[in-house]
Amino acid sequence: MLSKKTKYGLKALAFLASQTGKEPVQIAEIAKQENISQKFLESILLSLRKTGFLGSKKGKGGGYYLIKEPKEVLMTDVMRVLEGPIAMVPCVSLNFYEKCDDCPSEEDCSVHMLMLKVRDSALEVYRNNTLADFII
Amino acid sequence: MLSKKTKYGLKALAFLASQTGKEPVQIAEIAKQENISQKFLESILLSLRKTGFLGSKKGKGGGYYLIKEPKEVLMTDVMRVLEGPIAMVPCVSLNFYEKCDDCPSEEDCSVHMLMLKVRDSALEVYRNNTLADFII
DNA sequence: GATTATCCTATTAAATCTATAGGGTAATAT
DNA sequence: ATATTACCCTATAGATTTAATAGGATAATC
Repeated sequence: MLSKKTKYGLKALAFLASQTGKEPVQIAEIAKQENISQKFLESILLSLRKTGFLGSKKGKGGGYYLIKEPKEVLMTDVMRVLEGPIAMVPCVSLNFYEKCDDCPSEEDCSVHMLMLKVRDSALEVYRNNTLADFII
Repeated sequence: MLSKKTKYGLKALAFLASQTGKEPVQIAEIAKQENISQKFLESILLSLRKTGFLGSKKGKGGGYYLIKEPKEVLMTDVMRVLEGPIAMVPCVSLNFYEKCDDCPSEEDCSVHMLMLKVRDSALEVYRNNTLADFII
């Protein structure tokens, strides 16, 4: 299940991408437009700034803005920052790999086999879509 | 992230599918072979029996066994019983649909658009694989 | 009738998620 | 300068879900 953090983060990014100008948008406005708790959104936008997706400006007329062009923002990168691993089990994760405690052999694991296929299919979607594809 | 319940359930099903004969296999043996807490596995196998995947036999020589041929067991059905919705958000779920509280319009929602694609790609994997494809 | 193994309910411990609280910091406008 | 605006940051709490455990009831077999 997608976390609220990811859902709100995606909506905020799409909202910023839909802005014609490059003027910063205030947290309060994004929160209102997308029906998101302002304080919660605040922490999400902060993490998106720290990971290089957003820039910010303080004081009056401040707010958040996209750093890159929407078509340069791959959904793989966005999802990994917001949701974490794309894989459903750590043993098939490219960026968050971990060995299973309970499995003697990954090659002989049915869960591993299935989740590898699921991961690849999800990756294909995320790699072939950018933020530009989700501008309303 | 895949729940332990799903992981263990998949392993148990694959283990039963790998048995040559049709004799019931005891919970204790599956738990030992797959490194699963026996009591936890007990509840998982019970739910797989109630949903028509497994049969059971009590008393000495009892245990669990597959009801259908492995190649007749679609992974879509297995996943829905063990993990629940295949979709990452309820608003794109075929079998567990729910409207979002915070979204005025599904057609104009970036999260909806993206998650629809992800769901379709996952469905394609699950629909094109059966338990027979994961027998070690 | 003793043994075996599934069946069933309830409870708990741990982890994660979601949100809130409360103030600190920096930029802007007047 | 000073007041205002809006982001910055940490801590914490409530709710939910997950994972596992406990303890016994029931049914089949030998």
